[in-house]
Amino acid sequence: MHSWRDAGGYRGSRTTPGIKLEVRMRGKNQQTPKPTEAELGILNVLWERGASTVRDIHEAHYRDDGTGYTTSLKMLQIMHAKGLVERDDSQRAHVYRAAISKENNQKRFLSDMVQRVFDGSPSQLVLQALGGQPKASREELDEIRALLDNLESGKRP
Amino acid sequence: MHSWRDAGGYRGSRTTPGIKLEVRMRGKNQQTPKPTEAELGILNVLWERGASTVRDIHEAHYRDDGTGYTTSLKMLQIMHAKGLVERDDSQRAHVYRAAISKENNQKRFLSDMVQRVFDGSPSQLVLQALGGQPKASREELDEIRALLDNLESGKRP
DNA sequence: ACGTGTCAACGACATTCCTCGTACGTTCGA
DNA sequence: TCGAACGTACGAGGAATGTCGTTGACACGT
Repeated sequence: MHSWRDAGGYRGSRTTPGIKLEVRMRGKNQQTPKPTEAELGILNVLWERGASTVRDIHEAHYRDDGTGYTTSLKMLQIMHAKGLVERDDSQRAHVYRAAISKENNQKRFLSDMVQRVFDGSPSQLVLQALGGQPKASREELDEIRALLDNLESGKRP
Repeated sequence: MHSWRDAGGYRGSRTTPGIKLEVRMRGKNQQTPKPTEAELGILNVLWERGASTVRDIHEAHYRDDGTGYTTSLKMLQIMHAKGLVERDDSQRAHVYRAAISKENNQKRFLSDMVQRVFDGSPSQLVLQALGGQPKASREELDEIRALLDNLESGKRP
């Protein structure tokens, strides 16, 4: 049995380019790296469809782009090396699934953006988001209001 | 007189790598490209300090990093070519200023993230943001609530 | 048994991003 | 006046990303 194993050889990201870090990620104290654009696209497929083969992912996501199958395969392999996905290679067609939750990923991106674009102020982000283009519906506004109430009342644990 | 001019030679971004686009950006109908990480850092300095020389920006932002001065200079030159900053070269030490507003940039990043990470649902983003780590203060919550009221009452003028 | 199709695994390559070294001009003070 | 300090311009180059071609293994139907 060797299903859903995890790869190991990843050299780190480009956040501090010049410094040849030999840091091995996934060393039990390191977070999984932030997904890139293309990786995010694949993760979205995985979160929506659940565990899938490379073929499935390719059909679902690169339908019209004209992107080759080997590109999808390579992406999945890289993501596996980074720890972004896990793999069941017990069958000939390997089956991949997301190794990180959608919610965690959202939190990750959110805090990153709050830090770099909104001076570390999440409420500033909320204000901007509520005034943005895809208008929130009445129900969604109510939901937000409810969360606001919860936050204020349950202030102290 | 030739102050605050705009450069012109930028070939486009890496969203569709294989296709050798020869698109000239900044052609009156094209948006300015999304700033990269390092560019965002510099823009933050510009938004905070206002128009500044390369030296000022370098001192303010790359204080301890050990990053060289020419790196800062090159970044500014690239950003100028992209149209992210404007330049006054009437003096020996060129003076740069942001060519895009902080708010617009926030909107840009926000809508990008809503699209790729939150399935196009801004309220989902807001919910996640309000539950996030840097807790919003009482005043900020009230401010958000006020905006919510405004959104519901005065629909669209 | 054999050909056809599918699949994983590389390696190679173009592009972008960020970094720096070098060259060369200007300015200013000793 | 002359050299040190400062400024821009430019190209090189390493790293990360995303793309694809090729290769070899495997399965399956006829």
